[in-house]
Amino acid sequence: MSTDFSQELNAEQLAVIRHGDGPCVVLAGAGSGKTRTIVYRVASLIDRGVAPESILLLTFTNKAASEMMDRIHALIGDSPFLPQKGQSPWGGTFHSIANRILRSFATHVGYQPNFTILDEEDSRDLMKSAMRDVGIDLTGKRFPSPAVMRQFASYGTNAMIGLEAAVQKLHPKFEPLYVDIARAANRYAAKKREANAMDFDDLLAKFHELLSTDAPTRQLLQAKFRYILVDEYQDTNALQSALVGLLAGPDGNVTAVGDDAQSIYSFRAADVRNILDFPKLFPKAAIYRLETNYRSVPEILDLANDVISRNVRQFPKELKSVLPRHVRPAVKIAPSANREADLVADRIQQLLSDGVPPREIAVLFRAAHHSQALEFELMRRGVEFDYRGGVRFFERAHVKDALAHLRLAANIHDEAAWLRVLRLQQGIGEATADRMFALLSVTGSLAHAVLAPVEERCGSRTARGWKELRGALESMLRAKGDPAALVRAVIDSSYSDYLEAEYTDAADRLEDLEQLAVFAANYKEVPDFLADVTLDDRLHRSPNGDQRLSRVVLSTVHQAKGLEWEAVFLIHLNDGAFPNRRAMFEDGGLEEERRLFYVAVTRAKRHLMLSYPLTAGYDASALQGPSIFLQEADPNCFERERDDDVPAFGGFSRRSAGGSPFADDWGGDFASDEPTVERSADGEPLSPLEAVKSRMGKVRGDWKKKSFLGDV
DNA sequence: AGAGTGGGCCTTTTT
DNA sequence: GGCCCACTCT
Repeated sequence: MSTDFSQELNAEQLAVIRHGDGPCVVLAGAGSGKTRTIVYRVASLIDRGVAPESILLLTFTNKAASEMMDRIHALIGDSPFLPQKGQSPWGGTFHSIANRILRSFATHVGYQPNFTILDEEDSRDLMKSAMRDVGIDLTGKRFPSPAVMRQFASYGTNAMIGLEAAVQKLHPKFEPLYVDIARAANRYAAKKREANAMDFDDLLAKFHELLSTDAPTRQLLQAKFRYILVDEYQDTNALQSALVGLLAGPDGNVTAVGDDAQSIYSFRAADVRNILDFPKLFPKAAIYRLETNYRSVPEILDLANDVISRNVRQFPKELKSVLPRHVRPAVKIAPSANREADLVADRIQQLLSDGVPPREIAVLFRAAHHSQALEFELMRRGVEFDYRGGVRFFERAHVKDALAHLRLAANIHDEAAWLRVLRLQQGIGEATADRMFALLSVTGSLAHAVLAPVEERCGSRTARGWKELRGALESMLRAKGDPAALVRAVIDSSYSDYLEAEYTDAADRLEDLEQLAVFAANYKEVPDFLADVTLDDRLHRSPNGDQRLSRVVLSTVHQAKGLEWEAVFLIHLNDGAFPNRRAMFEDGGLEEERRLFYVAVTRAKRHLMLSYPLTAGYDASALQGPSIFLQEADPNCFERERDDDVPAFGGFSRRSAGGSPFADDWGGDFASDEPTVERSADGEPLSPLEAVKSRMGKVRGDWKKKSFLGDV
């Protein structure tokens, strides 16, 4: 090895970088430089002469994948061993890598290379239609809904336990219905094959099928990917773990990095045992540990250690900080969600004026809708932010409508796309759409479909709808498969009339479609474009890779995993919200929620503020208690601003909530200065709501441009 | 068979 | 406070 990394890394990390060939597992605590270690290991491999494109990096979320690839490019871009243009490690989520490979080998598993990818909504729709096919009464309440059916199928696939065991594990009460459940699931699978469409699970399952049944291809891919590195290994499920095993071979050069305390995806069949039993899959695996935390000040780690110590099912460990002491995390109680938003916004603006860069500030929450009040408040104040969570750009109804049109151009058999497009027309409902799909899909291509004798077989209202759609399809044919031209064809079709008739904000929606067209111009092939938008919503790819957004971040805790900020706000820490009430009923649910809380706390480097409102949710009159995680934590972990300011979490119980004087118990200092729900809009004649709305249009529009188009 | 309207229901997390 | 579903009318 010619480059010395010992200046940049500690001894624990260096050992991983210097690990030669063969499997190894790295058990790494939060903030111990996990990603850094992976990034440097990749650089070191390239330094040793390993061809970059024979390195495969697998991660769990898009966020983590792009973060890691950015850092790798920044690092190897600086090294004298700059790879040739076009030579870059392969990196991405399991799903996106599976997609890339299956595009080349689709025919080996009974698919065409132009297969479409169904997102969860498409999958549910298709499942619903499969259930109808096999005669299940969808109006009855006794049968699992399409969403629950999808959950069964998905869990069975990802945990590799099959459908029946999944039903038993997730909802034993549906076991008596298993015969019908299986019939519907089989019909669903058949429909996907007929439609040349894969759902998210198929991407992994078909990839697995390819590797396990097709020995020559397996050997080819094993030879191609000489080095495999997997981040967040604690979140892999059985199927993903099996994929790693097949791709690497028994003596493969696999580096698996993870932390059992941060396993937060068990709802997706993630299993901590995968990392703990890694040496069983790879008997020769070396084991390394990273235990020094470089990220957070000791006060934050005190809280983190205190939190996680309450979990029973874990490998006890204690994070040790190397940083000097600073201040303890603060806890704030607000009378309402609006006042909590106010408080957080105040503090954010204070940090900004103290010179903390916006990109070093994040607000985290358990569920996407918890950030609503804060979003409005930040918009009102003109603080720009990057929002992560909630409805994604490519999941918005009108964007999906436009994409469904493009799917027809790529794959005429795509049933879900046909049904979506057909039902947009006046005079075409569920039943007619089913019949028309049967007629259209057999034509074999869009060019033939527009010639199909549809009018002869339907009533005049339906015929009018079809004529309009046919006009749109014909102009799409003139786009000759160019993604951007196809989007424009949809915009110029009667679809915009539909938007204008249907929505008050049609102009905004058309603007979204314009942006979609601009973005589509980056692609030559429709299937590539569609796969990317389905698998990765952010798509802020920039040529330099390091132009990250300089904005305050609002994010769910799940999406924040692997990231870090100078200042972190953890909001809406209410009983029932975090830990999530429903998660508490699941097996191991409380411990998983606690790990999630631990992940949230350990994102912060220097400042951590935890807060919750006394009222929240749709019933603003119902009082909410603090999260049990606040109640159970050692009060000495928190900063006290005044002596009487220490929240008496320990003394709070849900049972006493009904009759106790809350403001005196734990809301005293804020309860008195609560204005009414309405606020005055800085002297403007607009009503507060109007003021916020007009502002929202501006900020939202601006945000969309930057966050999904990036700097292209 | 489609479209429109009133009532009941929640709200996890991601690919 | 909003969404989805079931029911009813055309």
